[in-house]
Amino acid sequence: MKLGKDFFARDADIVARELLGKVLCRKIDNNVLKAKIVETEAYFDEKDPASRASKGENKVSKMMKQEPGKILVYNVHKYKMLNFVSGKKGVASAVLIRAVEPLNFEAKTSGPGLLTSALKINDEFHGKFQDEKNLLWVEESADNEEFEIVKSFRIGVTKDLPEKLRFYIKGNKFVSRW
DNA sequence: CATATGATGGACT
DNA sequence: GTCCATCATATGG
Repeated sequence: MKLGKDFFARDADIVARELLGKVLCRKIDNNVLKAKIVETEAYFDEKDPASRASKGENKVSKMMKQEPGKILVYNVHKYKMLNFVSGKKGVASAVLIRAVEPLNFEAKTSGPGLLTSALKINDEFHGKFQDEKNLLWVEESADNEEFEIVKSFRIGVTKDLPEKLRFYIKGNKFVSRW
């Protein structure tokens, strides 16, 4: 079952935590690649010094104010980042997918740049709803596997808030760092 | 095992 | 030219 707009229409830290264990799906040709989300980070509005929204109006902050459930693809260095817009429309808020665990394919996905490469995610998805075209979406996990959620400070961020806004599944080997 | 550093390219000033 | 929500490699214990 796919996650709807309501799922994303909450605060980024809640969405980030609840995305853990959900299944990210990517349709390529007639194959659907499935991967469990194991690591996320929450990003907020201009109060958040790590967020692009704190640097004024730009491509990213505009998209973060769009409707929840939209896909935000952002380019850092030569890699893409996969985010989902969260919160209410008009408020800058998003969740970064940092790492996934491949369920029915083999790939290195232990990092935000690696997983977008493995799933062939590019600018084509930027600004689309998460299930538009049925090429990329998130659904409930099939199993009810137990896992422990750990909070930590964000990674690779030059300026951070004194809050723990990174969430990951404890002990999962695809988490980029713990 | 750990931490440090250079390559990398798009967006912005 | 500067900044950056990264990665792979190199170095040291």
